[in-house]
Amino acid sequence: MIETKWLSAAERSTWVKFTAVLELLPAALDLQLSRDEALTHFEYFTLAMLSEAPNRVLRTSALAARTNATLPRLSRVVTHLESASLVKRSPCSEDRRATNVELTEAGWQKVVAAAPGHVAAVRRLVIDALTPTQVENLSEIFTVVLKQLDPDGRMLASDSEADGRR
Amino acid sequence: MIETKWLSAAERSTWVKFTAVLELLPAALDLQLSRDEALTHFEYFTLAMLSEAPNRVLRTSALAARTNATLPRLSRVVTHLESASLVKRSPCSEDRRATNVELTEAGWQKVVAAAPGHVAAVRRLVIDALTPTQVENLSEIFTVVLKQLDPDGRMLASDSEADGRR
DNA sequence: TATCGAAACTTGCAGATACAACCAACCCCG
DNA sequence: CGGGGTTGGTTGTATCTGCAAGTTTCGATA
Repeated sequence: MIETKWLSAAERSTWVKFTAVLELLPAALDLQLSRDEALTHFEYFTLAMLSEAPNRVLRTSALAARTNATLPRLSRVVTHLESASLVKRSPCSEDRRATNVELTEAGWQKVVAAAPGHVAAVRRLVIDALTPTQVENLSEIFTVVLKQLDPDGRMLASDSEADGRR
Repeated sequence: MIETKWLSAAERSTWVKFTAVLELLPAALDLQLSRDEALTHFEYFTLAMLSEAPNRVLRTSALAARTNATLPRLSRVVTHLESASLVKRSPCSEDRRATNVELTEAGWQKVVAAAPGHVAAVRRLVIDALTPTQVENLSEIFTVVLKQLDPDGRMLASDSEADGRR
């Protein structure tokens, strides 16, 4: 049995706030998007990832990696988005096991329409309350934290990789 | 229609990391606790809030405020914890509408047993990767953010208030 | 003190998610 | 070229959570 190294007062104070943010921020983001756009934050994020992909198409598993969703979760969300005509599934020509998920024109319009309100919420809840220095500090802090949480950087791969296309 | 003020490159970069942390950290905390202690992070947090309360008792609604849970959610979690004999419900003598939730001895032992592993996870995933200056910066940043998310400071009321007893 | 609106839960119902089981297609190696 | 293990994706089942409705009690007011 290893001796526990408890948190210092400063560390505890920071952690209490961290857990509060973890609990409240996702709910606040979901609230704005579901109220104004009838989308969950996860659905919006999924559409946004697609909108940034080459040709606005990704394979299901590539999309799952970018959104950090399990495959079952993403599959059901795509089913739901598809029934709203925001995305379209099609078989992948290179690998017949795979499915491509493509943003429809309506899906693109939805992202375009939803983005301003979402950005406004992000500003109101987080960014605008911080100084530029704090924004920079926060970026460095999360970079370090993400090294622990996501060593492979799956969630930040939107720009660097070239797989998962067509 | 108001002109949208988009995020700068630095702001966007910070926000992308923030959303990644929001998605990954709760899952990581849940994973450790459910693997090692058969508790969700929310259940652990609920027990922890009770363990810090005077006499280890809180009214259901006071406990809900401290954990940021809706009443229905907390009610069901308490039912579950009660069936595991970790907490005990009893009618409140002052207000017969209200229910007191009390940590049992077994519940206290559970918190004591689970805390080291949880703290270790918090250290491994977050705290130990940061410098003391970063911990301090993060505290200030979250203080500001929480002013937007939780203006009444409900989630940080563990020490300041005197209501919700017995 | 009778009544009416609010508060403190609890429960019914519907949607979301995880895990596991499943099927189909792929790839490698004998 | 024929398994055998692996990968890509979907679906069954159980749990969790939110919203809304229902019940009891409270408190203020007429």
